Amino acid sequence: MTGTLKKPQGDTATRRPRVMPDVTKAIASDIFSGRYPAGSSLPTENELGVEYGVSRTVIREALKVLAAKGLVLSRPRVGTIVCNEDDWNIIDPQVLAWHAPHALDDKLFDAILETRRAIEPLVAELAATRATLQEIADLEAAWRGMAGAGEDLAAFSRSDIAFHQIVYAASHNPIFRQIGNLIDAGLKFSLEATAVISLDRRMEAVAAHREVVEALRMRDAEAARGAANKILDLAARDLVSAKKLKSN
Amino acid sequence: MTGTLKKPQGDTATRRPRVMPDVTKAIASDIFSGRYPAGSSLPTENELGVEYGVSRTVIREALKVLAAKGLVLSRPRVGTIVCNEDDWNIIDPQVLAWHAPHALDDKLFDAILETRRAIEPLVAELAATRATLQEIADLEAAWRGMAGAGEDLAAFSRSDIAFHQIVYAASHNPIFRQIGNLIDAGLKFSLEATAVISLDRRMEAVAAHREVVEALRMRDAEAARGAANKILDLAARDLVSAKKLKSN
DNA sequence: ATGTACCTTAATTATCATACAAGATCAATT
DNA sequence: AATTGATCTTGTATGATAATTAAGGTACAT
Repeated sequence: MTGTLKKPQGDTATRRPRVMPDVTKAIASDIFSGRYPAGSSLPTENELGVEYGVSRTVIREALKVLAAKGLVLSRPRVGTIVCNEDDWNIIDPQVLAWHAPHALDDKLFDAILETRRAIEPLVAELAATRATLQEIADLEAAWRGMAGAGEDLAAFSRSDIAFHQIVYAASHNPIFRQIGNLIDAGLKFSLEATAVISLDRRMEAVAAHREVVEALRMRDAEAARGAANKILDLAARDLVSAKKLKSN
Repeated sequence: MTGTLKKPQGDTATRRPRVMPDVTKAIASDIFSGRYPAGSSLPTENELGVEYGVSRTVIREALKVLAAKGLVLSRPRVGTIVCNEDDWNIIDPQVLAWHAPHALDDKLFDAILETRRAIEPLVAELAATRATLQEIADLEAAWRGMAGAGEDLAAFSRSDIAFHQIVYAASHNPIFRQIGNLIDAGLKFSLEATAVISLDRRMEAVAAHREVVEALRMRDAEAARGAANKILDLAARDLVSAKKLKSN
């Protein structure tokens, strides 16, 4: 009985260790910002230690993480060098999150949109045939969150992201689910970067998302694909608008 | 500029740090093999150290890498626990390579094939419009490698994988290129797992790949998409055959 | 007696400091 | 030009201390 206290967090993915990640993120940012360009050498581990005010142990573990994500490569005597951009693991959600703030150009957003164009129609199809009743119910709940957000843009974004994550998960393909996490990491910045989207545009999005829910309920793969494409058309339009806004 | 002394190795996957990765891989294998199921606790860092005959330093750095890939989560006092399968980063090529030998069922291959179905047609389209002349030349070279492999199955596989990697790169979308690396990591096992493919089937594949080369040369996006789909049909057929073989 | 809030304890990871080993670059030397 | 050795940086080992937190214990209120 006493054990039913159980915190309602449920989400095991969002657990934050203490200080180390800050150093990791700091070094990653220094790479993405161009302070350490591809091919260049980082300072020695000892130097990094004094710079960040931590021991060499912490620096090493941070570099180990960065190496695991393809950002750097350490070799004895020669030091730690920044890998070529081609090698770094941009499809790691964390890497994308570190990278996005420094990707001033829109190339990254374009790449993300292209990826969505490739994947989401098929994901929607698969979801239509494979989604569980529970997933459909969750999807409808997320949709209600979008529809009822009103002027609360943060709530809208949160529900929007939740919606997509459920669809990706409902494809019951672990690779798609993971790519969904990646897309969402990109979407978070996209939504911040594209600033405000007008209410009526959001309502259009709500309508398109509704179509997805209905298609899944009807197990209509074709309709699901169509609705997914419609959502992508809206996203593309918003991206274009955001670009124009930024260039002014 | 001066640093572009290009070694002819090309294959970046064969990068071999010293001993540490062995420990990392060993622990990862123990996770994927089911020795440490999701949610369970790993032994303490000290215990792991004596088990693998290395210092706690090495163990910690290995766990750090695994944590970076979402496989485990370390917390003070509670220890290191194995994350839920949903959390681990299956789209990391290294994770996939660690995972594949233990994925006894065919679900993983199916998932990979579905991913290819989603992406490769679009990638081929993009490559048709964006590939550089150099990339097209490289692609043709890879094709010649396939066509001239004869009975040398290893050479055929190598050229096949190189071919796909070039097409992915030619899409000039960093996300697709990375996903290409992932697919290739899967393909390596696929080709081993599906055992021998008969010569005439390989020749069919060669013909389909030729179509891709021609489509890129002609900048014909539609044809490129069609050829990509044809290749996928062949891959799907081979996968079915392999399944039948295995079940006997 | 029972439950609740608070405090203490202990176990494990997190960090630090130091030392030594191993590998690779560079330059001096033959 | 080749060899060899000096030297620098990462790789590993060891031991100690700090930080964190689950678990248990204690006092207190009900």
